[in-house]
Parts: sequence; structure tokens; C-alpha cells
Amino acid sequence: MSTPPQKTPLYRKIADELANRIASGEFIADRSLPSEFELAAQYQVSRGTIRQTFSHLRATGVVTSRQGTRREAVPG
Amino acid sequence: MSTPPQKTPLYRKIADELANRIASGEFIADRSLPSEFELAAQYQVSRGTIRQTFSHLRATGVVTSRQGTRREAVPG
Amino acid sequence: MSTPPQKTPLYRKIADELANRIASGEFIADRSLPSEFELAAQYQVSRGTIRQTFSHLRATGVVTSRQGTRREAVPG
Amino acid sequence: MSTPPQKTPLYRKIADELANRIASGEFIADRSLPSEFELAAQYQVSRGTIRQTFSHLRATGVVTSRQGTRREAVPG
DNA sequence: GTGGTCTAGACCACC
DNA sequence: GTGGTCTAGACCACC
Repeated sequence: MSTPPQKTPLYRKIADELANRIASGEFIADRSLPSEFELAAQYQVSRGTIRQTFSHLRATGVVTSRQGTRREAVPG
Repeated sequence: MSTPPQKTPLYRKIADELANRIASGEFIADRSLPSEFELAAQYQVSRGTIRQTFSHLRATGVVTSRQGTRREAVPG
Repeated sequence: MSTPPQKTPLYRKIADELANRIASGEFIADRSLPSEFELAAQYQVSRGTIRQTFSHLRATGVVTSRQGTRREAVPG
Repeated sequence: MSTPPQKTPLYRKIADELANRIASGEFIADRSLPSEFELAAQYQVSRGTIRQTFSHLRATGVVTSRQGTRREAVPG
């Protein structure tokens, strides 16, 4: 009945790490997060992977997004 | 066989709403429309989005525009 | 009786030049044009100005565009 | 043969004052000047007057301007 | 004081 | 990795 072991996808690892960085208060000054471009460079991945990361973080209520402005960490 | 539903962009929704307001006679007094600035405030969007809205309305023959004066509704 | 000369905007000059490059067969291999980013670099303008350029070229039937792919020159 | 005394126009007074502020190094950090809007508020005049001011300062080589970016003081 | 042009940059939808 | 949409802001041309 147990599911076979799943390899954690890269976007999930990055999402967890970003969630930790947010929780630790790294972006507390103005809550606005690095851009897709900056994060892609930081984590050495494509922008598509970063977008998957944010899709997950948005779905779990960790960040909000709006076209034209940077994503922001949800307080609390 | 049918094409999937397309997400309607904001400028299109505003264009449709403005076209309805024009058709309902809201600007009938002198035909001159609110300024870009006023509409941006009314719809809580940027001036750029209002300009995309008017680009569409001009292309469909609903309004005319001239530098230095307010846009006007085309009669009929 | 003649209208005074109008200052030609930058996006119009670029549109005319691109139309000439297309007519001269520069992009004949696969008809696909340089990206917005490349053209912005070539002409030393912002992406917004290149988009205005293409808006004009699309309106005059010189190019076609589709999300996710490069714009193409219309044959003939 | 002497011309009658001329009242110095407001835009000229502001131009002279701004030229002095520039010469004194007030905008030396990045050379970019306050916006039309800010200067209109500072000097309690209309934006049209500020534009006349800059027209004069550009003609006399004190500032440069380019659409989309702030005016800048010319070094030296 | 309006619309027109332009900058610089972001995220979104689609390939 | 492209074009599409959107933000926020500037100066320009014309009224």
C-alpha cells in the first residue's frame, strides 16, 4: 500500500528553501522577493523552474503575485 | 475540435465595459470621455492598460482621439 | 493649405526600416524575424518601442505574430 | 536707441536659479534632476512654466533631455 | 492639462 | 525563451 519512493523535484526543493528564507525574515524589509531572473541565477536553474517554484508557493499561500510588480511574501 | 477558452485580458474587459457605457448614453452630453488618468483611477489600473483599452476601442471604431484633447465617442 | 510637417516617431522610423529589410529578402530563409529583445538591442531602444513598431507592422499586414513563437514576415 | 525695460519672465528666473543649483553641485550625485512635477510643486508654478524653463536650459547647454528618462545636468 | 511617445522592468501564457 | 500583459514613471507635442 505504500507508494514507491519519489525523487523530490527541483522546483520543490527550491520552494522549500525559499519558504524557509521567507520564514527567517530575509525579505521582511518590504516583503518583495527577488525577480524570476535573479532567482534563476542564484539557483542556477531556468526561469521555467522558478515559475514552477512560485506556482507551488502561491498555491500554498506563501507568496502573492500580480502582473507588473514583484512577488511578495505573505505576512505571518 | 473547439479551441480552448482564452483568458480575457484586463484591457479587453475594460474596453467592453466602456463600450457598454458609451452605448447606454453615459457620455452623450458632449461625447467627450473621461481622461486616461481618471479611468486609470476608476478601474484601479495603470495608464498603460487604459491606453491598450483605447487602442482596441479606436480599432473597432467606438472612439476617436486627437493629441491635446479628450477622446470622444463616435456617434451611432 | 498644407498640414505642417509632423515629427516622425521613432517606432515609425524603425517600422519603415524593418519593412524595407523584409522587402529586400533579409529574412527570407524561414520568414521568422529577430526577437523583440534582439531588435531592441539593434536599434538601441526599449522593448516597448519595438512592440509599437510591430503593432504598426501587424496593422499594415507586413508581419504576423503568435504567443510563444517569433513573429514572421507575411510573404508577398 | 535703448530698449524699454523688460520684466524678466518667470521661467527665466527659475532657469537662472536652477542653473545656480546645478553649478553649486546640488545634483552631482547622479546628475539627474527633479521631475517636471516636483519642480512645479517646488516653485509653485504650472508644468508648462517648468517646460519653458527646461527649454531655455537645454538651449543654453545646461541640461540634456531624452524621452522616458529624467533630465540630466551637463557636467562642467 | 490632454493624449502620444518612450523607458525600464516585472509576471503571465504559450511554445 | 518567445510574445502578451501590466506597472510606474518620465518627457514631448499639442490644446
